[in-house]
Amino acid sequence: MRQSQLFTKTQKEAPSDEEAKNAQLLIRAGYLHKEMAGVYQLLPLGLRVVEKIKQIVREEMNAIDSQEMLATAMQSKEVWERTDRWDDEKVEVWFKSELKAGGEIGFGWSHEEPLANMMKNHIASYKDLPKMIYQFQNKLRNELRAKSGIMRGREFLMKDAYSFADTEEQHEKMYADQQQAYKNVYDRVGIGEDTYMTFAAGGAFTQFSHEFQTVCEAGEDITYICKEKGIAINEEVLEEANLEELGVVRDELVETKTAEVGNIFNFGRHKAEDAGLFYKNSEGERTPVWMGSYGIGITRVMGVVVEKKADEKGLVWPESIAPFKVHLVALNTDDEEISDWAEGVYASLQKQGVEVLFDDRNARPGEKFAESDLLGIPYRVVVSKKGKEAGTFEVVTRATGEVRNLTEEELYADFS
RNA sequence: CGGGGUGUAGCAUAAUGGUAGUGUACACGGUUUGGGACCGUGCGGCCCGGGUUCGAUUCCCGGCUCCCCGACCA
Repeated sequence: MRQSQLFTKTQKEAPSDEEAKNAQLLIRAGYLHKEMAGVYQLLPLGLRVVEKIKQIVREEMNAIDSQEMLATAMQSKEVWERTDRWDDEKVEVWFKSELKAGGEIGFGWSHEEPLANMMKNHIASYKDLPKMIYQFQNKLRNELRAKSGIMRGREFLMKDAYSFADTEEQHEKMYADQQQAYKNVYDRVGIGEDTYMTFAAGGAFTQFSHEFQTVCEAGEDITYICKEKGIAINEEVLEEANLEELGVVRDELVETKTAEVGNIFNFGRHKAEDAGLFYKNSEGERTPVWMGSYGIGITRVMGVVVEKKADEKGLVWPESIAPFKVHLVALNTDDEEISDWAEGVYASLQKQGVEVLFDDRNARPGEKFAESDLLGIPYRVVVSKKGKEAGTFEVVTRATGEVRNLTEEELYADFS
């Protein structure tokens, strides 16, 4: 993509109505537009990052035989009443509205009820099980207090998956598959080392639920972590009996600020029983389905990556989720020889399948470099008069600042 | 929802009971050209409602907005 065509603009100064680093940088760099508190529009660069994260999640979900679908944002009151979660007293984050034709609807803050209800049309027998489904959807939550930029919004993108099983073994297998898929996702987006599967309050059906918590100063949670044993415990279940069961002592645990980047719940058979989702087993008996629910906050992951990787110059993206791999920066563009050369490199890299943002604008070097740093694209390739004379390109790795001078051949080989 | 703060141009800010200045961005001209450069010219603004006052962006009341702390986050 040519930067001269990009409709977004960068800002030198951070917006005064944001304190969170993730929002300040993403807005300054033109990845996001703030519509209102806790609600952000995704601009072209931001959308590319989100799509990258989605694709990683999609690949990991598909790998464990979860099938993608897309539910609706509008939800039926009746379906949520069945499990007694329509009431604002029971679920505080509801957005609701009225139909002009009469009746009330809700806006999806989660989707387990509607999707369990939907599956009644598709699950009748043990032969229909096990199955897993997932979607990427905007969740709408009437948060009393949105905060921390895109870390806690009122509208945000989430991947949610649901598993349906007829035996406990199948159920446990899918639960374990999801755990592994989650670990793969966090590794691939570049926060695996600091992300822990954490024991948290389990709700009605199990002793624990599992959260995925990433070490992050901007996070909202307190997690007690034993790095050596790889054990992490949410403060809400930090009790002697639980520590004993998990095989750690209090002294081994370090109190750490973390951000919840995913969670998985084991519903057992209760959810299906409440929702009315039954199948016939081989004996012909009507039996509630085992269910699990698995969420990853896509936009929150984006925020956490920004918080963890950004430096004083701006954003720093891991290659796996960067909007582009290469920022091709052409200097001295008023020199036709240089700009022709840069055009050629742009075409060649694209032909090679490299995602390139091409700064083809006629601007001063300082401005281009500062903006390039702010955007955080992993590799900056500088085409300049200076380079032309030496027959090389300056290749700067954004994350480390490492500078290499490569010939055209070396450049193409490096990005092949 | 409780507490604290905030609101002036696209963005960041200043001053002021007599309609507002600066930086940046933008437009034009010129000088520049490896770290958001410089000079000149120009365009552009007081959250909403009410009150006090000859006169309110400024003071008062109410509302809304955004930020932070807390509570909340199946």
